[in-house]
Amino acid sequence: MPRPQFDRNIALNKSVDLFWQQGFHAASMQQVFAATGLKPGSIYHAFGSKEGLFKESIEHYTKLSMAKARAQLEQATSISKGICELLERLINESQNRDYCSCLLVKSQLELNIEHPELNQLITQNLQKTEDQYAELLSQEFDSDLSKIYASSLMLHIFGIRVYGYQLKDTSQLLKSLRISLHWLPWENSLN
Amino acid sequence: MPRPQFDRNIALNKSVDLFWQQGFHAASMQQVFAATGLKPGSIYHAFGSKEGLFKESIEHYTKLSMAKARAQLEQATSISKGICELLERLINESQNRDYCSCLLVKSQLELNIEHPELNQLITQNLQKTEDQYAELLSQEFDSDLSKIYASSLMLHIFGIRVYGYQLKDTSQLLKSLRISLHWLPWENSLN
DNA sequence: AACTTTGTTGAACATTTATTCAAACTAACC
DNA sequence: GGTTAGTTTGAATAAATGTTCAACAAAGTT
Repeated sequence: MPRPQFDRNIALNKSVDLFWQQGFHAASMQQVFAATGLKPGSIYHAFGSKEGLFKESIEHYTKLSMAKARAQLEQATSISKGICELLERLINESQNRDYCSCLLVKSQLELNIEHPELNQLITQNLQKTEDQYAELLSQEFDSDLSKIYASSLMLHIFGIRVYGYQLKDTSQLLKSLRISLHWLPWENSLN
Repeated sequence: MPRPQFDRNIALNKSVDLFWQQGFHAASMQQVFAATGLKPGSIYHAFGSKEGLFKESIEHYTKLSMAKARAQLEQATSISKGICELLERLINESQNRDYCSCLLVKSQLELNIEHPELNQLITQNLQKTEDQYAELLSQEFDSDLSKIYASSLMLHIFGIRVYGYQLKDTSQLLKSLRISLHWLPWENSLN
């Protein structure tokens, strides 16, 4: 083997950040070259096309995102308690000035039927995410209920991922979540 | 006044459809010219720029969308009953082969902080939508509760707008909604 | 009927886009 | 140490992008 190849993970991290912030169409390959410090030939040799790079970025993002969720749920005192913490984290994250939702959600909405492969890939990865929630929830609930709860959880996370842009005061949304996700063991609070 | 101006509403309808299907970045001005049958000069004379056309499209879409929601809620036997019907309609619409979510939701996620004006406009229009729900709900609930319910409703609608791409079987999602939006007067069903 | 006003036309423009490829380079292998 | 195979280079390419503008045409005004 000749000259060692560039570090794929570092390049993917930079690409994920770029696609995440800008979206697939608005992110240009020039920006990819600038962000990764790599030249066109290297990127195209390694990923084939913009779409190829995007596919790997999606996979990379999903892997990190699912690992983060799993870690948070497993370190909590219970899975459902962990979900409360996770939802609170998502709401807090949405208050950041550079908040940009979730790469999968953004991409699902951006890429229409003219990109069937990408759409399928995104759908698959969102499904994997939901399946992981169902699996973790099944430690506490029976299998059928876990699936319904996982599905409801996804719906609420999607909602938060969009509503995040709208929010000024998080307390009202938290109140809403306590009402609609009433099967979760929310902490009692006095306000 | 010289030669009569083209019909602005027709042009906006076509533009809305295009931006809705493709998104702001993927929709090209060439596609606008093709869809409207107008020449570059006419469009630029009337709307100034792609961003100008997009802004008016957003306003146009919001107007139609809010009117549709209001009509559905007012023709129902009660506002909350109308909301059930509206949610069911949204879920059904998401099963269409050419489903493309909601223009406001898509745009909110696509246009990042590099388009601050557009972002603000979208946020405003989503807020108007939420305010209308709160106003209509206040016919049935007190003012504070109406606001919380409206906010929760928005969250669920956003969720449906994203989850719509994921859905195969709508019955599970409907079940979820019945659980989380338990304050709505859902029809009893045997399945 | 001449003039002004104003929307329309469509070719042309400068940028930017994703992508290519022959040449240069480097590390491993014989 | 020469050969080879795979990686990087970066200028170049063709196509597409949003936008402009001088010429044109039709209605209102005098």
